[in-house]
Amino acid sequence: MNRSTSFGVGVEYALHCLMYLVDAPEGTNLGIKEIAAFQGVSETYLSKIFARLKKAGLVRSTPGVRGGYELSRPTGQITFLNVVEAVEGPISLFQCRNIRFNCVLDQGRPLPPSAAQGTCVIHSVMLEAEAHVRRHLQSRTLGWLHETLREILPAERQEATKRWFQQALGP
Amino acid sequence: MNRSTSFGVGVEYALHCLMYLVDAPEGTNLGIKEIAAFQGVSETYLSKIFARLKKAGLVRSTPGVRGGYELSRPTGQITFLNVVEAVEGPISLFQCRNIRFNCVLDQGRPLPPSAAQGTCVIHSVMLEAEAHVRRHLQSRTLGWLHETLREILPAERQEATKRWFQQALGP
DNA sequence: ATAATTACGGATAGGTATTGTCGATAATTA
DNA sequence: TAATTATCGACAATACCTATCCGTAATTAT
Repeated sequence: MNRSTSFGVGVEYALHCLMYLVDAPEGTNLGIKEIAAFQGVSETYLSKIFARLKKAGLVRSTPGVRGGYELSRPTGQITFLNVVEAVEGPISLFQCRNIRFNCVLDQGRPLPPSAAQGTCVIHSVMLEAEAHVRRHLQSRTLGWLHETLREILPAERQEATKRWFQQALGP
Repeated sequence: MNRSTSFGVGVEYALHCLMYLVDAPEGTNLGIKEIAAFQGVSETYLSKIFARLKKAGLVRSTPGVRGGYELSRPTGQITFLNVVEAVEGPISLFQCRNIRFNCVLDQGRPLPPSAAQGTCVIHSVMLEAEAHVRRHLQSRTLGWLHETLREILPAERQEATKRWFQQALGP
């Protein structure tokens, strides 16, 4: 089984592209077209991703000419978990299908069967692991990511990025 | 997006069914047919799952009449992580597709591009979350699960299970 | 020995989610 | 009024999960 991967590319698209919204000057809207062009990803698909970010209240949009997206909260108040769940829906490591109820001992019995009391122990272990994931993803924000990148990326590159968007949004 | 779920049913099949191997008297092999029948799951699919458990060294098998499976290690030395990774392969929350290299600024440049130094920061956050999952799944063993179930399940049911398998292996 | 049973491996198939595309519509600005 | 942009739905391609089926090898029971 090669599933084993929870999050799709959508998460990667979102986190990378949200960085450009952080950089954008106050009151500026970045269009999907520019973002997709700069990041080199599918424009139509990215628009789907941003639709979800909006639905989750992480970004605001303006339609029409010179429209686009901007963050709807301070960067320190948008967590990785917010983004992941906006794009992927509620994360869950394990979907318990309660096969314990398939047990022959429970067949032909009225529900709830004798062993059905409480939550599946296996499921609870998975839920705990999930909680660890959530906690960690909640401890990182877009603000943190932005600051970290600012320290890591060459200053030259950061300015090149800035220039590119300034020029793309034109005079 | 409804992906968001990492582990498939295979994991649930495996963890539940391995419990019956724990209960089995020393030196006894449980056949897929009996296990699947008792648990009420697909026999052919369960056999695929056990093939993986064997490949990972968690169980031993005996072919032929009265053959079947038995645990290859003490129950306290088989962790949830062992089982999950045996069934699902190495777990990873996030597959980094390095879309950062798609950036226009990097096009037409020789690799590695200027921003390609080190590991993707986003990826590293995901890897940390993953590590939390692994750590937690490694802290729970089949022995722990068995003991927990022994405390929770009605004694009556535990004996009914025992009787069922004794009779299924019958003379 | 022969037959029956069981694990094992490969091929296959249906269902579903992801990743994208395309086109039409609505809203906004130039 | 025209151009631009987000928005929405339908659609397609690919991959993967779940599951089945069949043939083979190994082992035990008769």
